[in-house]
Amino acid sequence: MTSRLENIKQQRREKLERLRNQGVDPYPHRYQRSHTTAEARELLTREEAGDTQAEEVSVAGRISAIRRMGKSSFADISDSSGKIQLLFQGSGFDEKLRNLLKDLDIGDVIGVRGGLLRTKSGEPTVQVSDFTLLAKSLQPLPEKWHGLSDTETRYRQRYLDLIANPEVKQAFKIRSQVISAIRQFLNERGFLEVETPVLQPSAGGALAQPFTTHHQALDRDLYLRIALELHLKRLIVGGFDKVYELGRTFRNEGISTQHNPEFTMLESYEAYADYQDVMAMLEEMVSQVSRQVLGTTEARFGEDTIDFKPPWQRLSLRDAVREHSGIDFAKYPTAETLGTEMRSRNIEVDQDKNWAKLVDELLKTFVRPKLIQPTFVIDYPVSMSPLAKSKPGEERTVERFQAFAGGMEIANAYTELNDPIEQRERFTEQLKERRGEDEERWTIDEDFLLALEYGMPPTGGLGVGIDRLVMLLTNQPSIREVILFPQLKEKGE
RNA sequence: GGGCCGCUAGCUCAACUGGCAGAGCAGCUGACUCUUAAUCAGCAGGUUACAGGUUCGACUCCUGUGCGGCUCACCA
Repeated sequence: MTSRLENIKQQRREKLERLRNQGVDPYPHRYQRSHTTAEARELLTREEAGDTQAEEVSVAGRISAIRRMGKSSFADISDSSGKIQLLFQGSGFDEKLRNLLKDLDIGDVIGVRGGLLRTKSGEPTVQVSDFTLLAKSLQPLPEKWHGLSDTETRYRQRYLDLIANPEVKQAFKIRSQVISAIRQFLNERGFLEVETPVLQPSAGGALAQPFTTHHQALDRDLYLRIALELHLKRLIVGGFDKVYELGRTFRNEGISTQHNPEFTMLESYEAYADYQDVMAMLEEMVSQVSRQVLGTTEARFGEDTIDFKPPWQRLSLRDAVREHSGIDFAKYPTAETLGTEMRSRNIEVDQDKNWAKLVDELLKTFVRPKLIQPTFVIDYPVSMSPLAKSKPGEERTVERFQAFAGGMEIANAYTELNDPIEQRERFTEQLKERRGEDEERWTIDEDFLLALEYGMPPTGGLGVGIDRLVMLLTNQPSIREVILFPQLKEKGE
């Protein structure tokens, strides 16, 4: 009946009671530490070099190992900067501390004070003169050597993953640095960071399924945003010439190694720029972020090494598809002819896909997996891109690019369509395609069109999938490895 | 949603063709004053994800369910 876990938990609770009876507060309010563990190690090096006088330090962290050796004991504690060894020499403490030492467990959080020394084997160590319990742990931690490898537990109890697997912590530190480097890059270029609504009466700017929610007081359904685009362009109309937003977007679609229902997107809009300018900015931004965070523009990704150094290769969509699939889609201008051509090459083709979707399928199936080094695929058919502006003299083609690296789409950008009349036509066209589906959900954003009618300057827009960019820079094969709490099904009782 | 794979002690993993569920770590007791995957002696700990079925006998075979992973579909 009593499992090991029950035993352990009971033992820990007994220890907790024992400590309380001895007047020890197992959960005190604060602790004054003088150094992080990394700073303490660095201080020792300087002391040894004679650069500074020996001094006492106080450090705090979670106990990750205890090695009891009779009269003296070693322990390791770790904080967010790293870990350091502790040496307790039992005779040095009064009875209360000796008892406390006995009842310490792996997992407890403690604060210690003492001088720094290096052991025979060269390990930087705090020789503890005084210590305090800061939080008693009542649960056993994962095993110290193999860490925690069960994927499900790693995601559901990410805190355990972070405690047990230091490299996981590292990936999320990099994520944070990437985001901060992006902000720095854009701020330095005069972009204004803004925040726009997550809750929207209609979800526009992309064609994904939105999440639905309900506002009680207003008694109306609202949607979680699927893109940032339409609001940011309103701000361009309003006279903010360079804006960006870094934020969560939500798509009610399938979950995969490259898709999480909520994910982080960067969108930026720059007045008076076109997609060529945006291309130059993106390759500059990504390479600079990589240099800043990794110290190099080269990133290891699985079997490959990706070099983000500009300029990235530029390839027209038509050439890209022709090269990798052998099909020149320009020769098959309708869904029927293109579909027939694809079927004749043994490509499975969904009957009700329109022409744009077929082209997109060719791109995803044949081209995208081949694009390991950063590549701009440019000049998309207008029917795939309702918010992008046509190329001068080429009505069927728009000034748009998608950036690929590591076989993933990481960015999408275009010269924004700012002709309100044409924009309305494109929306209407799109709505026709959608007819038969959930009618109410797909409405035209009239206020956005109204904004365009006031006049939007020529604008270059950009969307970057931050999670995927972080995957590339941290060499992670799954988006769940760069999202702290990825979406999982609820576990039944 | 489809296909394939997985789920055994708190953690990491064994268990042959269907024949007594086992080890290391963690835990407990004891020894040990420079250990670092400490060591040594002993102890304890299991609804083999869940529900059925086949069988003298099921961790093992079959059916279903749950959760996870990969993949396909979906995702302009």
